[in-house]
Amino acid sequence: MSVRVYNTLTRKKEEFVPLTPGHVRIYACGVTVYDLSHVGHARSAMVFDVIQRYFRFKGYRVTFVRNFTDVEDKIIRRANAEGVLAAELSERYVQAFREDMAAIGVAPADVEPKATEHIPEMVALIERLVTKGFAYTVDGDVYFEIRRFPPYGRLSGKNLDELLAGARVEVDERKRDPRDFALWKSSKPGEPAWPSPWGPGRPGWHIECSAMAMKYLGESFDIHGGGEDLIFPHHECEIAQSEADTGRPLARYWLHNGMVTFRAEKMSKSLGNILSIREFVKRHDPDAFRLFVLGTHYRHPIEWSEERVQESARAVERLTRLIHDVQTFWSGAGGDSTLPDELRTFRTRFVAALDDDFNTPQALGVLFELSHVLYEYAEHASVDAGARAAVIVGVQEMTNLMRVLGFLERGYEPSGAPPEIERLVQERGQARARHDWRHADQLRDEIQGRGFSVEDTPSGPRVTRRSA
RNA sequence: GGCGGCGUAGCCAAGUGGCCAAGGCGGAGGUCUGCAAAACCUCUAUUCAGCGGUUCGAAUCCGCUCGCCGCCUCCA
Repeated sequence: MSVRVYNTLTRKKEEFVPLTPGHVRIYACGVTVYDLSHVGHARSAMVFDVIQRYFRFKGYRVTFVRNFTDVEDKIIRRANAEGVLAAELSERYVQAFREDMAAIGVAPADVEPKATEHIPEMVALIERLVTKGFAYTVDGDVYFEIRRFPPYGRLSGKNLDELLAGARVEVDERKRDPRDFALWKSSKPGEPAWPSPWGPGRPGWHIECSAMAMKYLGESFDIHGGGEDLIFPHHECEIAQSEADTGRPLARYWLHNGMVTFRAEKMSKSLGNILSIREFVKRHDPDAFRLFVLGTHYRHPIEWSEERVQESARAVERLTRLIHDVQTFWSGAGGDSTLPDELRTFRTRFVAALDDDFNTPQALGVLFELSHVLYEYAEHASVDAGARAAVIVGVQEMTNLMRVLGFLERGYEPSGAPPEIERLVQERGQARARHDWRHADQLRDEIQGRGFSVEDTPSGPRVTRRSA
């Protein structure tokens, strides 16, 4: 079965066919590293993380590129304000981003290029655009002339005349057309600068992605992704630059994730309604965030809410508790039995959901249904070897499917209770056996005081680390 | 103003022409339990913002109305 993806370019779901059979090449726009990333950035990264994982699961070879924008006005401004080099500031936030991604279980990309390390490629691309007549120079700046590229506006559905009428485009008399955008900007004193045929300067806002995508994925590749707020102008400009140069489609499929809103507005630095990933991770389980993100289709907006994340945490526990129980009570039992027919359909439905434009909410629904069936087996597992075998193999299956979505990335510690806790649990068990309830309850309090909880089940005590 | 999208149970959220409208959270019963807690099971929308139309048949297609969001400016 093939994957169907919604393509922003055509506004339709299309069958996904890679340019090179068996190999998927993906470029996703990363972050501008001038500050800590927030949960909106995290959503975007997680969405493309899951897409990338899913293609691998389907047996494709995947080359996944996610860039860092490390030269930009805000970086420069902030670095100057702090009295550090722009490169120092951006490197700090590159590291922070990587730590944040690791904390929420988002895998690193295969290539994570930085703009500043690809200046020569950008200069070369701009030179070609000038030579081919798509760009012109003014006082050390280079602009892309959009009138020379008729498809401009196709991705975003913009009408060029209306764009002009919008009149919010910055007016610069030197430009031939107000809608032309900068490929190269001459540097002012105190700004980072690189040599170029047009004098010292720095790249414009969009050229880095064109140059880096071309370098690592070729002139034409499969999927280009990013937040939907990048459709215009960023991706529109990328298409113009790249396709004007190569004459070939930059990417065949354009995928865009919906925004995270907060207080009914897009979460963004400029509005001040943000929550950093760092802040989030202090309070919540990464898999709770993953469920929060994947519980809504990637193209739809999500309203941020603490309460919603806590709900997600409770929901994800439903899934992981089963894994925990199997590892605690029946590890080693059962062996390598095959999956009962009743359980085979779940993988089929799970895959069908994800094949349909990565419908993670539906795929999660399948996992929850699977968990119900497994819990029913688990009811009899302590007395019924067949049920026990089914639970064990079924939980293995569920674990595999959850991993496709990136859950359980940081490992699950079923027997993670330290020895002293285990000792208390055992002691409590003995107390309960002699009906010494007072002592048993004391021990339970003691265990809880140390950050663990103990619950009594027919199969034995279930010990779990209590989340904050 | 232009472009794109959304409005489904108390809350969140799939479903986009035809079996009982997934799933999660919450709630109500029940089972288990020394107790408590947790867990598990069952139930929880004759109805899909409103109105009109197309159709044998619509939450799903078309039109209008109302409400909301994103983009049009740096932005995941």
